[in-house]
Amino acid sequence: MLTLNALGESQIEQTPVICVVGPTASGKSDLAQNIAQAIDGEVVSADSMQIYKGMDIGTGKLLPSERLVPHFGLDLINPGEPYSAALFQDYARSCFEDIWSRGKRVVLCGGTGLYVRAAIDAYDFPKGEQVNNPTRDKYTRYAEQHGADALWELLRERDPESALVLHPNNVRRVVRAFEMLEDEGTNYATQLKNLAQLEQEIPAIFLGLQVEPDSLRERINRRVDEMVAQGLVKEVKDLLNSGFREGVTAPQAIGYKEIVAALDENCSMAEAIEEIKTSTRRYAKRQRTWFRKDTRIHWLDANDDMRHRLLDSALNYIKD
RNA sequence: GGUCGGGUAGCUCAGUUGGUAGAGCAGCGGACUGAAAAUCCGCGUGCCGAGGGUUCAAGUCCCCCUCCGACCA
Repeated sequence: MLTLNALGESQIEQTPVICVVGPTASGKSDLAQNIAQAIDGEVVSADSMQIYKGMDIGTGKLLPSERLVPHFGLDLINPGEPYSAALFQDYARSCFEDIWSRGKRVVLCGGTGLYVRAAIDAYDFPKGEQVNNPTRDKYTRYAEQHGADALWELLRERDPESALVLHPNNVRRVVRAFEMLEDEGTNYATQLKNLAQLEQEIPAIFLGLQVEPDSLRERINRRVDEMVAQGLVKEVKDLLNSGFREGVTAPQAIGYKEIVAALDENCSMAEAIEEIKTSTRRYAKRQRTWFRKDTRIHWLDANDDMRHRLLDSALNYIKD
């Protein structure tokens, strides 16, 4: 919708983004597009793995034929390419503008908590080098050679404030702190402090899917078995033929790293499949931990016996 | 039937010369502003297979029963 502001300039109306969040296998994708259909909306996926081309079965991506409304955020890059939450933020915001400009509603569907927040909240990612940078390589190598504690000690000399809020074992974050310090003119501790009073930048309504642990476990098991039946192993083989191993993020995806291990004969295929199930469970748990603390979320009962009224209860929260 | 292993946390196993148990994984809880399906932190009471005995004290030694595995008949 176009409206005019006080100066007579045309303005795009920012209708609230409907955010559908929750653990993996809770049925987010289906609900998101059902909502979109009901309110004349389009879906933006906030999923750090569905952005990869060719990673379809294992990421639970809706097939093109299953998509009832336009979807964004899928198949953005090749598995060998790096990506980041900052890039996603830019991408998601531009999707919002695009969808709004066409007078449609936005449904953001995400399992990746950081991506959802980056899209909606005022995360101000510092300017600097993009994903794979020399600083990251340099300090990662330092940790490999001298140990995590030594790297942390180094940070403590340069930026004691940040060192204090980071655990020495968390090499990833300690390295990140060096990046902020050397390339981005800020520091980790300051950014962390800002988190506490982070403002919401995009109007949004949050809906969370809640499934009981036992039930979720069942769903995950079923889902993984289905993925295998649908040809997950072949999908992985195809990816391996096109430089999958060279990727930084993609090869870490659940469902892929385990099959790769089996294909490399580090374990049996049956073991790999079991491992996918447990990894997925642990991932779902981390998602729960992430979303649980967000008080903006309206939780919906997504247990099997309540599925039939999921859309209705979701729409109840959306009506103005 | 006999011999030898072994039965300890949900699972795989440690438990030194007897002093009422501890790792990994799973599970649970948590952190997380540029890799986030990643990364990291915290949480370990369990009839130590059953029963009896020796001893101040037994997962640990002795007897007996039972179950599993291997081997010999």
